[in-house]
Amino acid sequence: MKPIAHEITNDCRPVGEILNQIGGKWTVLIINVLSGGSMRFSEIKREIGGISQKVLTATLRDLEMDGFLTRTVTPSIPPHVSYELTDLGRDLQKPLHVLGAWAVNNRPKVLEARGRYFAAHPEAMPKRKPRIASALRVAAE
Amino acid sequence: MKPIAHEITNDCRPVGEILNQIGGKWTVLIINVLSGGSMRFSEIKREIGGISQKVLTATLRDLEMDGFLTRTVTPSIPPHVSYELTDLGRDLQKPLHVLGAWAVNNRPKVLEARGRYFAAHPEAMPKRKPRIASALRVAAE
DNA sequence: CAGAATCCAACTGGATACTG
DNA sequence: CAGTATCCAGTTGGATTCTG
Repeated sequence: MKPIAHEITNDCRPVGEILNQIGGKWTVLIINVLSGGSMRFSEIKREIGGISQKVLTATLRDLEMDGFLTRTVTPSIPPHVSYELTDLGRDLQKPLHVLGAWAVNNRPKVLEARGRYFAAHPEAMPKRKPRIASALRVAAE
Repeated sequence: MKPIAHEITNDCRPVGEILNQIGGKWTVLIINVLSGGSMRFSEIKREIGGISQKVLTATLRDLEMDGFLTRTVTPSIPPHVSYELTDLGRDLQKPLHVLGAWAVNNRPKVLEARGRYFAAHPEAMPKRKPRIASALRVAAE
């Protein structure tokens, strides 16, 4: 009988690594818009919408480093750079879809749980951002 | 024929939400140490090791809010507080294990990809922290 | 077009001290 | 024991400006 809990704990390190990589704000979204095939930088940016150029560049480079996608430069004027998922990147979509399916199916339960929590702890309410509140208080004085 | 890519993109929002919740540095680890059953605050802290008390408290409260675990207080001196996974929390382990298995199986490929990347881009090397380097440069002048 | 560089606000997590 | 309250360093991500 092996200490299962301990084993799982050890197995968690690579999970943590992966989560750090795909845990970025836009990573999963990028991988999914690329599931349709090769895309140019500006296409990705437009498709996602709301992401800054700097962050998109950084995220794409991280994904390239880890071998999840390839970056292909066609030296022309203007330059043409396209990104495409690798086999590894496409394979990553499988566990991601499992997680996604779970999220879609269980989101109601999570939202319900939050409702119960706030009903039981009214003081914890919707993430108070006292920055504005205090500014208002100052203005009110 | 429905636009699959677009559908997936939409389905990504809940995935993003879930990732924001479990994307914390210790969340997955906490869920896994709790898989063995109910545990006290200090037990979890000791089992994980390296987590600060503040962050553990915050992470546990988040997980409680989302209904992944319960917090049970036994008013005594000293106080006794135990945490236990809910059905929802235990169910979350399934997709997490899928992701974990993928991570374990594919980590070699990711590490290999990084090796290739650094071989091709020597200047990108292991996250340079130029703060010290520039300080040294100044000191050297 | 596809970035690189810079500046900056916001958030995360750690260290420490104090409390019921 | 199980927190709460501060303070603080490091990181993330956005806005803007400049370039091959």
